[in-house]
Amino acid sequence: MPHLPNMSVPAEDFDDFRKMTLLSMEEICRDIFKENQHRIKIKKEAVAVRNLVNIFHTTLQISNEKGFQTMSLRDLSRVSGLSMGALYSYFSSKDELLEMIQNQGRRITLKILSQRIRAGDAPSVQLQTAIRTHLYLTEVLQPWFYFSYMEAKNLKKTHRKKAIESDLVTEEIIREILEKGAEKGEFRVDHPMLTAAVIKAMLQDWYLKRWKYSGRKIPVQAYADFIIEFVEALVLRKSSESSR
Amino acid sequence: MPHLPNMSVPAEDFDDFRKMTLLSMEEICRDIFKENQHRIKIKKEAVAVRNLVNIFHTTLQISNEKGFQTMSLRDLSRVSGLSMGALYSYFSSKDELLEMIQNQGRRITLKILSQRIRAGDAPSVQLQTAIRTHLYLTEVLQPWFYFSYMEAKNLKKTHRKKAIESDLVTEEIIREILEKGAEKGEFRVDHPMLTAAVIKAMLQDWYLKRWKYSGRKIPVQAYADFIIEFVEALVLRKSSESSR
DNA sequence: AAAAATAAAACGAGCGCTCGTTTTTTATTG
DNA sequence: CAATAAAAAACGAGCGCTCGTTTTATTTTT
Repeated sequence: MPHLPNMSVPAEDFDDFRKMTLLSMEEICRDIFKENQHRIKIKKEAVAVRNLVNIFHTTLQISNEKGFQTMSLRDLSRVSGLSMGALYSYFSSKDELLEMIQNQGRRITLKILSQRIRAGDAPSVQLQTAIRTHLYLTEVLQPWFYFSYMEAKNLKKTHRKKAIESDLVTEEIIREILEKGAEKGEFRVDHPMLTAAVIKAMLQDWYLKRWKYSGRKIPVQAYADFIIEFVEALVLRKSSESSR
Repeated sequence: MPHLPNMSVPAEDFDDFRKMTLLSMEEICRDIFKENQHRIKIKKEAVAVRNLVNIFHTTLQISNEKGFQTMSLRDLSRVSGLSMGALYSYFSSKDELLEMIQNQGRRITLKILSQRIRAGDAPSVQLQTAIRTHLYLTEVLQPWFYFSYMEAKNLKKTHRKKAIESDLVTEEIIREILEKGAEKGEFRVDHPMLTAAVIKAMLQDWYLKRWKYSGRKIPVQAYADFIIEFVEALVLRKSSESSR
């Protein structure tokens, strides 16, 4: 059991997040159903949602193990228990399945971050909130985020562009917070863009290397605390503490 | 053009690295040829090396664009200009091609890091060297490192284990440097393992998001300088500079 | 002359996808 | 309420194609 970062943050913070955001596989699939009526041939919402949960859960499971391209629809059929024909009631091609999954995450990330970052807060509070929220979000939806990251290369060009833009949204948010903090004299940030990009990398490592942190028994709160500490060491430096 | 990090480091440092390490596609393929005589049917080294360069270059190019599984051997044949029959003179299965590529990088990383990190140096110098060396190395061999990261899931279980171990080697090296610095009272490191993991994430972002940094015209030296600054802000903190 | 590569064909397995058929669910009727 | 009909959901065999792989006579390169 590694010595954990600063544990003064209440241990229930992540559970609060979970309760407040009410993110579940079912809610996500209900949204997908509503937005994709034109491509899903099933009329009954309850039936559709139930099977979409199954389909996406199974797709993420298999794909995150061996890759979306390596997974065949026969794999998906066998593991999900749905026939080949039934699968095609929910999407009309394997590519479409990919797009449906990739389209999630984007709106969720932006939505949750926007909700939780309050405009009136001090930049230092906003920065902590941004970091913590992103990590908690990716903790709840780890398979989705992992999939989106690893399978982005399978997207057609137009959709790949959207994925890239989405990737940059979080960075933008962080960059803006950093810049505002610098303007107010709270932060020392020489390169907001680069700093935001590197912070993003720290956040992504959590869901990309989930096996590693899980194996080391590091809870998401501890990781969040540590990243905040790391980042604040940089941006809250005093002038005389320049490393060079 | 973004305002760049501390440019007091001589601009030729990366070029020096390049000259000193003599890493080239050709040298790598020569090593591969020598280590794989049993599976490569070509007897003449010059011929074999030339074609291995072609095969690997093409494989990395296509795979890094759309994935190893998505790339077919007919794709590889067409783009490389080698016939299907000729390809099978160099590897006996698509899986073997994968392994040959994945086996690179590991020994190179360990070798170059070991060479460049001198035991007698102060921990702060070692830390800078480790960070800089890793980044320069992945700059020279970006397609290899990117491939290794993204395609690790295609490996069979035994090889995947090796890939994971290899992933942890760099972290180990960094962790040891941090711990030594802490013992000597040079560094303030509460969680060497976690710190090393996050530093690794910063290093990996360079080669995983090459398009982003390239698009922003950030040279590897500038990135290295920035990461060093970021990390030193944490480990070189004074006691009173605790962020909380 | 030996080595390397080509070009073409072929194999068997599996792929994404389609479509006729069957089953289940729901609505209607007596 | 039970029986029937209609709608919805699901099934699964098979299509056309591609895949990784192998083989061989011939050509090209060293």
